[in-house]
Amino acid sequence: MDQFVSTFTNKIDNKGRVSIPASFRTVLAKDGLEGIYCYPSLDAPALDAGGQRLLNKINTLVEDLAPYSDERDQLATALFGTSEILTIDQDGRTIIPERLREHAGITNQITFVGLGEKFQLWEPKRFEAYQAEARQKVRDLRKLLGAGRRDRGGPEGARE
Amino acid sequence: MDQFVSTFTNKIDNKGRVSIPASFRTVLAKDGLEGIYCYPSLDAPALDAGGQRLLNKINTLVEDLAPYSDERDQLATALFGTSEILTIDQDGRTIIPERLREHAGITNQITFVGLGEKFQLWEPKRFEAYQAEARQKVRDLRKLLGAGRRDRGGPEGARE
DNA sequence: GTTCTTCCCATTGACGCCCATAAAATCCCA
DNA sequence: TGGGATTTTATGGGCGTCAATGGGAAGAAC
Repeated sequence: MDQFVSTFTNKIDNKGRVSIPASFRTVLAKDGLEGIYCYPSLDAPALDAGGQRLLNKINTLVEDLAPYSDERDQLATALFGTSEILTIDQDGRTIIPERLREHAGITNQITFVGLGEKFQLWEPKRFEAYQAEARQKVRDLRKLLGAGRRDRGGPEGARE
Repeated sequence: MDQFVSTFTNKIDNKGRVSIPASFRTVLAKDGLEGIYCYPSLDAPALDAGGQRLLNKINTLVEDLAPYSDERDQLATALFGTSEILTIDQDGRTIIPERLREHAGITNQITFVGLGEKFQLWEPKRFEAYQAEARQKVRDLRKLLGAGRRDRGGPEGARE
């Protein structure tokens, strides 16, 4: 598997360490980055994280904008300026810097959420609320997509 | 055969393991995913499950949205965040995590329902009720459409 | 010296791997 | 075609390995 899937909630110990879920570590290892690329999510009180592939995508995104444009500088600042490369120790744990923890309101537990090509880090309670909201949105979305095609019998990608 | 067909009810043993029906395993094996992609059904107290083909559909759905938009993150959260890649042991059994069992109200038995390209996991009693209801709906529908079309055969498969 | 970080070890519980058994399906052969 | 033999399936249990977590020791920074 080369995608981040599922959610895990792990503890932060009194040294500030937290275990990266084993399956996420596997994906990261294949990805070829010695660590975790991590920055505050733009639209949510959470952290976005991933490996080399995510880093490349961000690069592409920035490079596609006109050089020396305000947009480009702003995007680069927003993404790279706030990013960290988190190291993973030999037991599969990492330490989240205070600045990042603060953005996500993380204190002593972290929920790791797989989003396919990347994953997010959430304060567990906040994530619960966000997930309920997200599920509702997908339900609504599916109704729009699915209206009038139910008779096909084929569940269109989305869930039944 | 490359489709999930028929229904089976198997026991969950005291280690939490349940046998995947052999015919489903065959389909999954051909599909090329080392495990079962599984998530809570959006509209039913059940679990949706499938292999690589199902996973690809979900991927396509997410990738069609603009990168780094909050819509995309929300969709990915609802889809990947609630999913699990269930491993299949060498005896053809798997373990359903508590979070998924809870959504479907599953305790010690599981009904596997083939839906063609995917299948569902139900608590047996709930499935029975759901199936009866679905049949009734089909009967009503047939009346509206006009008698004499029995050839369609009853969609026993529980598609919504 | 103290503080902070990095590395290493211990514990516990969960999970994967192996084997055993019994029931069911399938095959085979007279 | 019928009935026994073989293979597949479903299920139960033992055991070793790995993941998550806590704590300590060695080393670097202040």
